[in-house]
Amino acid sequence: MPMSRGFGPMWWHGRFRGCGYRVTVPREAILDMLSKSDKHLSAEDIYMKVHTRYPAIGLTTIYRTLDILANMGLIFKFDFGDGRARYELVEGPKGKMHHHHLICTSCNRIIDYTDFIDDEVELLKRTEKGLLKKYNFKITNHLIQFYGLCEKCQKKGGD
Amino acid sequence: MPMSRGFGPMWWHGRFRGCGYRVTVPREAILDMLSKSDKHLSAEDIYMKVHTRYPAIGLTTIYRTLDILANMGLIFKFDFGDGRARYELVEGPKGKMHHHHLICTSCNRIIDYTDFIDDEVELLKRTEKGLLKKYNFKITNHLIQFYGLCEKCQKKGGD
DNA sequence: ATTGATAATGAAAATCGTTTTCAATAAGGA
DNA sequence: TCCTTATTGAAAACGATTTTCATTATCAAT
Repeated sequence: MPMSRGFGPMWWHGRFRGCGYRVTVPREAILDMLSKSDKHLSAEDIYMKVHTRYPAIGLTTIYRTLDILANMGLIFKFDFGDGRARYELVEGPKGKMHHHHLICTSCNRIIDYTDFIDDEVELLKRTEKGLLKKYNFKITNHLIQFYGLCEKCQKKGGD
Repeated sequence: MPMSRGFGPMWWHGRFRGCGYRVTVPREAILDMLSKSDKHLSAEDIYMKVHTRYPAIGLTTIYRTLDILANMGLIFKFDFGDGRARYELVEGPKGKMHHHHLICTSCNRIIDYTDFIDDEVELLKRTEKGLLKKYNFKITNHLIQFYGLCEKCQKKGGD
């Protein structure tokens, strides 16, 4: 009941049942939290946020649930090179913008950007088609990340 | 002496000294091994290969050396999502082809490809210039990876 | 060549994110 | 409501990587 925010009647329930998964309090709590909160959260970030409202939910369940959600395609799992995985909702019913990440190699700050996506989509389409033909590799997903120095770290003299 | 392969008088010595690093047997052994052997090796892969010729070199030194080499820009460190980092030489004096990876999410096989790099380079150039202007983010590196199913795993019925 | 300051090394222990184990609990079809 | 079984949480296990620290090796100065 504290979960719903009125944008659809628990639209993910169907997905769960369809995959043979049960709908449980921890799963609802985690999905609800992800849909409301910041992006690129680590498992522990998520654990702490969920924990404030549901102290009974353990870190193990967070990991297990994130794994399921990633396999179902509801969330993305990222590695930004700092030793812990990061997660973000693929898109809510509202539809979040497709985006990529700029990763500062000095301070680990993450900047989302949504620019140049059109050009990129075109390139990717061509690439995916070509790779399918040449290697018979069926692409389901891609990752594009840029590494470098953010404004602050450039001034500080870099890493 | 068993290190040299005649393609340049230990060209990396200069880079080392320039960074204040000493040239040591383990470092030469590791670089030499990387220049001769397959790509996307894990730290343990490298350890075992180096170990056959230099049993005294420990795994700790492998990690430390790989870290230095990555910071110097001599090698790339990749994460393919299987829990261990992979490393490959950026390019030897012979010049290796710029390439990207297709990662099979079912069997973890890695396929290198060098196709469509021209189109990609053009897109990246534009993107980098635009991101620099908009976010004042100085890009030093990028990562592009495709995930999907290789030929074999498609036939097996996927993951 | 010898020396000396100190960077680099290896073994073992520590770290830390993530997984596994297992007994207890809860979801949801009957 | 009952019953099967998926799900859970706590603790232990795991595994890649890092740290510690005493020893060794590099190399600039002699």
